[in-house]
Amino acid sequence: MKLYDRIDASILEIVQKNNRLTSQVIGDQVGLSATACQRRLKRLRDIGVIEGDVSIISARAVGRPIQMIVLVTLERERSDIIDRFKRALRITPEIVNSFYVTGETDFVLYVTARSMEDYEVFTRNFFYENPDIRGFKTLVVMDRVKAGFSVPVEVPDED
Amino acid sequence: MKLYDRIDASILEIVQKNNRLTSQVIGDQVGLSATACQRRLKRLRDIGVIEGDVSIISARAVGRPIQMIVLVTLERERSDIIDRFKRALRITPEIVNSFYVTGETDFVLYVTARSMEDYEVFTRNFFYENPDIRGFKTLVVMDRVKAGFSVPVEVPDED
DNA sequence: ACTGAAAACAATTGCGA
DNA sequence: TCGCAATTGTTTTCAGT
Repeated sequence: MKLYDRIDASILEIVQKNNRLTSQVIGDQVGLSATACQRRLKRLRDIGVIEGDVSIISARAVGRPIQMIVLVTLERERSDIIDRFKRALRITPEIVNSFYVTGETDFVLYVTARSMEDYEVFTRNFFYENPDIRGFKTLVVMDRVKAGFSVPVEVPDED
Repeated sequence: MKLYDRIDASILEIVQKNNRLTSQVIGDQVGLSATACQRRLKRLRDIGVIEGDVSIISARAVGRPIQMIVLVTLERERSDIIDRFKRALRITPEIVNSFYVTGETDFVLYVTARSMEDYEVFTRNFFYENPDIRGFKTLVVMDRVKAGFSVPVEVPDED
């Protein structure tokens, strides 16, 4: 049960950089007709290899020029505390993305803000008010080196 | 010079979750004709409020189930060292996303791997071989709490 | 499983308001 | 800036290989 073949891998490489190309253009690049190419794309979406299709919005253009990575340590690693914290993350719009991790830290958050003052208000409300949080460290993002979210697509052997 | 208005903000909220909806459907949701809606989308793309349009690929489906966040400290914060490191990041496919930050750490990397063994090979090649790197810490991702990359879109006042 | 033609559908452009 | 109508272009379906 293989999810995709060599040609699908090429298609995935293309659409994870730009999903608005026509099937015609993608087909030309991978040596397929527009029709065949489109069928494959549909299939990749149906089986979940392609999880979603989104526009990337410029945080700066949209009034949130400040970005931070925050490393959070919880008071105790108890599953109810972790679950409660996850719920809080989900409903907080400033937190764009977040990861539960093992290591020195429990959670890594990617946070955007209108300004440093706003971020300080946010930290006061979100971190200091929360008794489950032992501590946190803020890393201010100066530059994003890789723009995309592209994953290197494994090219499978043909069977 | 305002980049976008209230209606554009609604459109942005929609397309950053799903950019394959037709202008008709988006238009219905924001109270606009398909034509008007599409003109706005084109404009938002032209002026860079929408930075790009991509498919999100499942790292798991594509043979890279292991994800790590790596905190890297460089030997010295010299701009030539930083630039050289940024170049290395860009050409390394395992590194999906990376940030240059201020704080205890210089860089935060988001890395995917086929397996832990692969990741160890990668660290040996990438980190230990690089004399510019003072140290690094690996945080293994157990769970991604927020799936998307959605930024909360500021709704501007009308002038 | 692919191609190619035709039908259905969506995006773009021109125009009047 | 909008909506409508006409045009252009894209996607989907279907028959044939």
